Amino acid sequence: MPELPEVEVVRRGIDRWATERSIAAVDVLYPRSVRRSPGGAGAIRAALVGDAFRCASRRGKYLWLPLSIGGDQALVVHLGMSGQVLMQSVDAADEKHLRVRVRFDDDQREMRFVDQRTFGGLYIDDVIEGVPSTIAHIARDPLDPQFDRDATIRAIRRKDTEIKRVLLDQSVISGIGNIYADESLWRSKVNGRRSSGSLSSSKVGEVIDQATVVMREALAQGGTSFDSLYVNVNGESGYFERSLDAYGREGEPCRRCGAPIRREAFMNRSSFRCPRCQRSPRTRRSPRT
DNA sequence: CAAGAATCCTGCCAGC
DNA sequence: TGCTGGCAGGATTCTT
Repeated sequence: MPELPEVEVVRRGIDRWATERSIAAVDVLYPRSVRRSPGGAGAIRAALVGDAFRCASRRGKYLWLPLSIGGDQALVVHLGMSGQVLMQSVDAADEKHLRVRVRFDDDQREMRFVDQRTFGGLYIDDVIEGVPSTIAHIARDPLDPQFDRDATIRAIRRKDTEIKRVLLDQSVISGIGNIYADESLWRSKVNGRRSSGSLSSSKVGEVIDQATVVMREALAQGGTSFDSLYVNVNGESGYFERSLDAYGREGEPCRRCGAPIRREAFMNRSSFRCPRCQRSPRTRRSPRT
């Protein structure tokens, strides 16, 4: 489940291993994986072959690879739920869920997009003012140097809904998914069902800061494994088993107070929280009369 | 216009 | 043993 840290590890891998190399061929093995690309597989091939990726950029969970010659276009990569980018030897057997292959003229390692659940995909997009047009609505993420913390606090508090929903709203703050949302709420001792407008500015700031810290920590660990395992540019940060305090810990003791972590249904998925450190809101927002 | 629900997708696993 | 239903969830699309 790639969120910002995992996607950033992938970005670094692509930036290091797949840029400034002339593209020889593009094989789309599964059309659904390029469904967002205008013109489909043929258009992707036409845009990429003979060109090269200049670098790898990221905003939130989106990656894009600007082209060297077709300078106002980029290949956008979204990993979805299960997407991976692998740098593999051209001789390596196809992965079971290999969707797209990019070969280079130098015949060195090829770039492969592997995706079991096919929520992710690749597509060509126009870059406008430095950002692909389809991700212009995605807010800056907390690791972006131009991230505006105060403006984000205001945007969060303006929303009339539960704080966890807002954390997952990529148009307000990007990069956070279900796992890091639960982790930052646990760290800041906020129940995700609290209404965002009812939280003080400083409390919202604390949630943002904890989200930033937890994602930085995950990235630090993922980045380490990336250096030695560059072949596996796969978004596995190795962070999960060791360091999560809330997510996936149903019934296990809270590391702060010992109360058993509780799991609840939320937005068609699961939320994990400490029932003592993250008390339920006293008053539920009353429905409009 | 905004909030929230429905939707897509496949492997895995618990339960029968 | 083999089937079935539930579960995992990011982001778009649809509905209210």
